[in-house]
Amino acid sequence: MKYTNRRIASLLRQKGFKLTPQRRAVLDIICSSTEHFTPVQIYERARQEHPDVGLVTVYRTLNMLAALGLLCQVHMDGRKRSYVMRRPAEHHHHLVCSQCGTVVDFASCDLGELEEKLSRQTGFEINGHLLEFSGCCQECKQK
Amino acid sequence: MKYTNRRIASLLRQKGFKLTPQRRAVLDIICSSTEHFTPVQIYERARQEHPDVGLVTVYRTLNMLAALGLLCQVHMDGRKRSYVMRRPAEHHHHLVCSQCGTVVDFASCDLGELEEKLSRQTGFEINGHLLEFSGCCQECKQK
DNA sequence: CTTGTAGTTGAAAATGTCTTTCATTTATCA
DNA sequence: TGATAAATGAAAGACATTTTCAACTACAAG
Repeated sequence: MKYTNRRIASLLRQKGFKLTPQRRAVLDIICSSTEHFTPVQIYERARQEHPDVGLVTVYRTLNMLAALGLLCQVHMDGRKRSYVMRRPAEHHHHLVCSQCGTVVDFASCDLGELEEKLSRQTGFEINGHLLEFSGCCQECKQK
Repeated sequence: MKYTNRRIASLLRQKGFKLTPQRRAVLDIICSSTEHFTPVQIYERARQEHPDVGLVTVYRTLNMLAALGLLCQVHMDGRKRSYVMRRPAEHHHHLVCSQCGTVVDFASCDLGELEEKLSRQTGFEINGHLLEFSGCCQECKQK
């Protein structure tokens, strides 16, 4: 399943959200690429077209989209406070370079069995998992 | 392998660190339980015995212990900035309740194969992974 | 096309977590 | 006991993110 700008727009309206130029700008950026962006990066890009969007609005829009399940986040290096958002695709995970921040996606993860086992052992109702590998990418290794 | 208060103390001395009452207080708290604590929680407990420890010192001590590999961190809910520390054991992962913050450890993870595959495909040198399940614990389910 | 209004906005201030700075104090060892 | 390198607390700083609030606007109903 692939979300397009237009599609998201109509979903928002359906949910009672207004489609403002600022939100449009954020959506355009996120939908125009498969890259990952930090809120600040999105903010900077959005300003090029629309010089008076505020960073606050970018945060608000991203939060809204995330709450609707349209975005997901990466935790750089597992420790940094900054986080990154991207337009979603299927369930997938991340491989993050701790030198340069490059993020590579991968889809295969086979945690269903482990999840079930844990659920049985602990009584938890498990509704999500976070799996990230970190390391050093090829380019950074060469330096 | 189990770390005791005393054992850590002598390790610190060995490494050239001083064993101050403040550090002792932090160590006592961490070693006296298998629970996870946030820096602020440790700070608050430490103050009960030793009213003039500063939060700064708690942070410094925790960072030092983490740098020595004696502690590890949890990322609550995968999003919160606050993090939790505990006394370490073997390699393990966490199962976090997003309602109440309870953390359960589990050891089994079978990611070696996946790690190798990713490494081959991407050229990354992988040196760590972060795996966390989140959900709702038994107690919270009942409410 | 107006108009009412609930939802949205930007700026500034606030929050929360963690780190740095610096003058003062202290654990440790010769 | 005294020298000294390391450690401390307070206050200020750094950042990412959120809240507050008065002004503004998308859009549906008329």
